[in-house]
Amino acid sequence: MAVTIKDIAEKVGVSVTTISRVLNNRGYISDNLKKRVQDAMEEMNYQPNEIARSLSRKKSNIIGLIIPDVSHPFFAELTKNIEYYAYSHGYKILLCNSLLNKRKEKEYFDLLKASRVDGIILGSHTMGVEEYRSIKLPIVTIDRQITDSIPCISSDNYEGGKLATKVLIDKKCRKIAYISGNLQLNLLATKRHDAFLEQVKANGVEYVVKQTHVNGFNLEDYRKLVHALFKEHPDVDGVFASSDIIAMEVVRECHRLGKSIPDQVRVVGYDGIEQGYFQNCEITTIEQPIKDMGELAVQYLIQQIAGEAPPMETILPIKLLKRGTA
Amino acid sequence: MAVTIKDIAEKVGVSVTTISRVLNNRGYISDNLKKRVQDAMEEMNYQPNEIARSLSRKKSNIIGLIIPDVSHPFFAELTKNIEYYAYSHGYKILLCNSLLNKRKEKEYFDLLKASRVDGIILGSHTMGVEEYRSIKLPIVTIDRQITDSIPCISSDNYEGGKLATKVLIDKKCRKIAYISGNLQLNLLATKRHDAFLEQVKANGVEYVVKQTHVNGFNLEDYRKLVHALFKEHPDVDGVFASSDIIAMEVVRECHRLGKSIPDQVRVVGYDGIEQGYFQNCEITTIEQPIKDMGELAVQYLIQQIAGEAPPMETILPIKLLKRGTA
DNA sequence: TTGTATGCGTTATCAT
DNA sequence: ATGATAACGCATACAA
Repeated sequence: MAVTIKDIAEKVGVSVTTISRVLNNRGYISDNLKKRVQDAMEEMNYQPNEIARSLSRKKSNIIGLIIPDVSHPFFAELTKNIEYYAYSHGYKILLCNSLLNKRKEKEYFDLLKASRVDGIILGSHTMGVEEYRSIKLPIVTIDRQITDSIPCISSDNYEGGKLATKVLIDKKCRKIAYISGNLQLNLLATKRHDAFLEQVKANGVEYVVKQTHVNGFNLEDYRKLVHALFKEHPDVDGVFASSDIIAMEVVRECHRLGKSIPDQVRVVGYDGIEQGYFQNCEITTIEQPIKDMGELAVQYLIQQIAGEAPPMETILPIKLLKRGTA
Repeated sequence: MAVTIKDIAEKVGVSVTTISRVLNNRGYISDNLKKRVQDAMEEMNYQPNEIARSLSRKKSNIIGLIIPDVSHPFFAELTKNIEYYAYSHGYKILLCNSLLNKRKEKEYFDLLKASRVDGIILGSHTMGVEEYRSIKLPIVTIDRQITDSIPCISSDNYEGGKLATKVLIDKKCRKIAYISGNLQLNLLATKRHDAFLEQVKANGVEYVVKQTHVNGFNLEDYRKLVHALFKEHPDVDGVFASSDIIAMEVVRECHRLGKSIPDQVRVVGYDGIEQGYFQNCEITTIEQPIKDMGELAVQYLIQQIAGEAPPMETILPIKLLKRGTA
């Protein structure tokens, strides 16, 4: 049985209240007593029971993080940063991979509510708007605007889409493909799509759009999609992929087909996942400020927890990373 | 204020004990009453307070996961699988990135103990053996053997090192380099090193060993290390990298130096991170069974939590993935 | 400056 | 088959 506040109290010969006080550094306690208590804690190797504290304070200091999949480099990087900032503010992270499964996402919400997390950061969003409204918890979403009452942090998807497309157009691509996951799943990513359309149309460039209808991202699906793209449109000489993962798949398929990059096909990705461990990808891409996104997500969530009202919409600047594929 | 068991009790007109019973499906309750209670819960949108349950039961159903860095693809993939299996067994995951910082790792241990997690899965290990002994919690380590009383799950590092080296030797490499992170940090990875040495010596092949002394992995360090390797040993024609991340860096440097792969330099990596999102790396590598490692880690931990004794040492088979770089 | 008593939401031990 | 009541470990309003 672990040592409790009561054991310390008995050892020092005072009441539990006093122990609680030095634990929380509240109220008045003589320096002498304080030291004796601390020594006793040290000696008995006392660990405050956070569960009991949470119950009593009605605050868990836990943030629930729901994302599609940590093993996706964008979310891995995001998760790392979120955990870092959360920790530095005294919060712990409960990790949930929804795998873009609606039922699972719902279960996680219930789980997080039951666990009395203080708030939720949401990088995955497959449920209906109404279901989110019913959640009374502080929420911050990443790159996925749900309602106008839930703060959303995103990078400038429109500008990113525009920049990416422009690069391809400037390099004289004749037929440009936009290839992405299920647009339904990420309303904000459609802005990349919108920007793409505007650019190609404004410049009179031939184009084609490819997207999976599958409910989730899956490398195999991407592969098939990319394969189909070049089979149906062998004359495509420019590709804007909505994630670096997809872009890598495009590069791969081109190698397979013997198409040289960037000579015969130019490729621009999205995310800038090389921020962490992938600086070797060498893919020209639009870099999202993942670190800032994570930091702001935590900050805004904590503000809400404190009863403050963070901005409802935050659009962070993106950056074009010119590299080898375009 | 959230609705509690007490509210339900009043609504249905029974005692809290009864509510608790239907909640836990324990003891006898008439089907009729059971249904009435469940309906009331539904109607009032009741969410059991897991914190209170944890306090009462002295069990949190939370597993602490300490790894160096989720954004490293090996750990990202591992984390995904661990979370998946933990969830399917009714456990939640508290994520901790130690960043291979000893002080931080210690803080996380205290945090997890204070949070009353039911057990810890450890993929990071920088503290001294004694410090781990003092931890009374169930622990399982991944790829890092600490003491003979803490179950450790790893892939067959020796065999992996042997296989990787053999590939290079079979392909007639004349001078082979082994390049890795700080060997001190991962006693098990030294087995790859041992196997490497045995092979090159047994076959009379010239070799060189390069490793960072930095306490943690950092892409920049790897880059410098790789750069130094080829500067000091331009005649190296085979490289065994202790992780795919490093291998990718080697590939990159070779491109930069105009050395063709695999003609002038052959490269073998380690990890098999392409299991998730990186099947495009095309690096010949030793694949670790990450999924199995995650599943077993959870399984062994839960066994310990249940008072059972899982195997102390589990070595999973690795696989050579023959691809383009060797 | 320190102590007493009560509550946090649930489970568990007795009763009945 | 159901209920009263005491834990669980800590925080806090109110006393002293």
